[in-house]
Amino acid sequence: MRLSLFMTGKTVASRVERRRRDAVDEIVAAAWEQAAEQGVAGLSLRAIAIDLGLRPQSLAWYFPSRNALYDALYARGNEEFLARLDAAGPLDVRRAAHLFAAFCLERPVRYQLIAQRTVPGFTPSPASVELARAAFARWRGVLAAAGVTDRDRVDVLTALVKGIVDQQVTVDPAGDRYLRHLDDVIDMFLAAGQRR
Amino acid sequence: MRLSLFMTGKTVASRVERRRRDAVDEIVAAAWEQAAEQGVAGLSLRAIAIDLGLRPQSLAWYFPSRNALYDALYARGNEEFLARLDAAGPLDVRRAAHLFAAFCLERPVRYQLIAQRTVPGFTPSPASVELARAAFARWRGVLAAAGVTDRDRVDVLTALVKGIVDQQVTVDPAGDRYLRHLDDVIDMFLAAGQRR
DNA sequence: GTCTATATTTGGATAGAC
DNA sequence: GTCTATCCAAATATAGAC
Repeated sequence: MRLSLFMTGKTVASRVERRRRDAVDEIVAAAWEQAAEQGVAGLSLRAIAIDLGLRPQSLAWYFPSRNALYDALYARGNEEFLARLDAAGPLDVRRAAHLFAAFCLERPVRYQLIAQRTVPGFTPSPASVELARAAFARWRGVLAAAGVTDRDRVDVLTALVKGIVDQQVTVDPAGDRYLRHLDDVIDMFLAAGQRR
Repeated sequence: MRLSLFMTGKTVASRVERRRRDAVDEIVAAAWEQAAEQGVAGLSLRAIAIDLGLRPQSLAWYFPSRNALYDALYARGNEEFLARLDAAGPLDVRRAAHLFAAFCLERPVRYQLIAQRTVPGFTPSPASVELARAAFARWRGVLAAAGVTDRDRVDVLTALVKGIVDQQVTVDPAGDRYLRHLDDVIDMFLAAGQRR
């Protein structure tokens, strides 16, 4: 019996792991939902717990503090964006920028958390920062393929794209008032680079 | 005596008004200070009151709710920006953009409140919205003088400037990593417009 | 205008039973 | 893992004295 217990150990462990992962998924989903209603900075562990039919103290077993939850949201946001970049196949600057824009507009609060960094006491953990770094490295790779390698030029193009996205999210989250000029802006920037 | 009372009525009233205005000024200053430490969304009337040596209930005489205070901050932020535009004399696009950038960088939380609209339940009052509208009209006037009158072109140039400012505030609030490209971006945009 | 006093609500933390 | 049961601190609101 010892042996059988040992053999099934791994399966049991991963089953536990899976359950836990599912629970965390549920919590994260509820958190995004609540953030959409009350703003990123207004997240309440208590409210999320009640939303899920849990006692607040039970939710603390998964996330002992608000910042722990923020870190999970931050990490998963970056993971998700990376996954989409990877799933999208070969990317040029335009497509990558539109992918970023769609990603941000889909969940404005996620944009605020990840790109705006507007949450008071929150600083992402090193592991989460690493994910953000990886996503940005991916973006830099796309730019490099278009001949934009200089750090200054990367900064400018990044800022221009972010400006369009930011205005779109802030001023007209349901429309395309700014987004429809995204390609023009990118083309203008790339053309200006070639004229030198 | 009736007459004298009537005659001094206005003076008395304005003295009261002045006192009140001074008190509100103090509160607003303390609010900006606290917002800088704890984030815009984290403002606490209670903490501000204690900061000023008041009981929270006394501060409520001036601002009965957080949103009332936010509205004052929002309104005064826009007033201040308008005042600077007016004080700056004749403005071209570059100077107006730099003035905006300096204004935002000087107080990142003010930028978040006014331009980022990141505070959960807050919607500015009609009077405050009018101030924001006036400031933007002033900016549009500067753009018009440079030949940028088309709504689409105004939107794009506004988004580009905001993109530079946003990245500067978010990523490098103490430096000039993005800001130093502001003129180049404006020139690029204006030059691209002329080539059509 | 500013205070005391009190009530309510909310968010988060801890101890320990099952 | 989730619960009951407390506890504490913070935020807001109201009534009424001076």
